[in-house]
Amino acid sequence: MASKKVRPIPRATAAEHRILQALWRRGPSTVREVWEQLGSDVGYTTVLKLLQIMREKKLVTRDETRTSHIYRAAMTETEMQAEVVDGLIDRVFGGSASELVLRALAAKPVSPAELQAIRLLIDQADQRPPPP
Amino acid sequence: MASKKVRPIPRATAAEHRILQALWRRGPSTVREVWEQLGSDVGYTTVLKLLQIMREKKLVTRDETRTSHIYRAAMTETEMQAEVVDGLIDRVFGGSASELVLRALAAKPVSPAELQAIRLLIDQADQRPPPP
DNA sequence: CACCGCCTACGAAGAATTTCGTTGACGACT
DNA sequence: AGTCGTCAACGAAATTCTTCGTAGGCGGTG
Repeated sequence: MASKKVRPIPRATAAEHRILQALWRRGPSTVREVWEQLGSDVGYTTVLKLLQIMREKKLVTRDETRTSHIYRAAMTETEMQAEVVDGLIDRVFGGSASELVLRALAAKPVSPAELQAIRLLIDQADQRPPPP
Repeated sequence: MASKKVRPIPRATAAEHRILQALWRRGPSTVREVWEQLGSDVGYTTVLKLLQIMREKKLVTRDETRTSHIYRAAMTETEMQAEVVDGLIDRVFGGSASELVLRALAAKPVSPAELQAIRLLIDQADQRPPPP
């Protein structure tokens, strides 16, 4: 048994995730821009240091043609969400995606429009069950 | 701004979560039993220390009437799942439960039976939209 | 050209997490 | 009573995460 220990791209920690969110919202940004986006929770050099670490972890890339470097998230928010959900299903829900869905629907109120969107998605999954 | 710092029961860390899973599987157990359940990944005293810490955090309770104490998970697996999902929706999905549902359905294949169960749940949610 | 403001880099402190070695106590058995 | 095996407690090392202070570089301005 050896199938899921490899993690090519390390997971983002909590502080790192906040920075990624800022990048997703603003698009490619300088350190200062990310720092401003974050409010004044943390110091400027903290954000800088985090971004440097995140570059080593390949969570962001940067363009250094100008003096003030420009950072970009290496993956989209959707990709990150998919990764997080995947890990959660395995670690917390024993591999059952539907358990997670049930729990999510119970957790927060969902608007009728969203419910409708989910119905459509379920119908699609029903029509075309992905073969292994 | 000060609204979400309070956390009556601290979240379980990764190692702690593994121990909780062992307790959920076996039911109330001694340190040795939990340790055996976990395979030989970690040392006996590591498990003991973790359980002691988890008791301080109120993640487990214990019965010390006998020499070898018996530990119990303080919350059910379902409660813990609800808590984790709740946090995830806020932190990763911007408060949208349906986004998480969509992502979960895309992540892993879901059997037709489970899809049906989800449909029922959606219908229920539709009938009785919880008031804010 | 010297000064000012902004920028990156580096190192290190502090906190949280994870791991175990060692110690002392207790009970069963001889 | 002495010995052996098991157990809880404690302390501390190792690791990871988070934060920031300080130093040095670069470009524009007076």
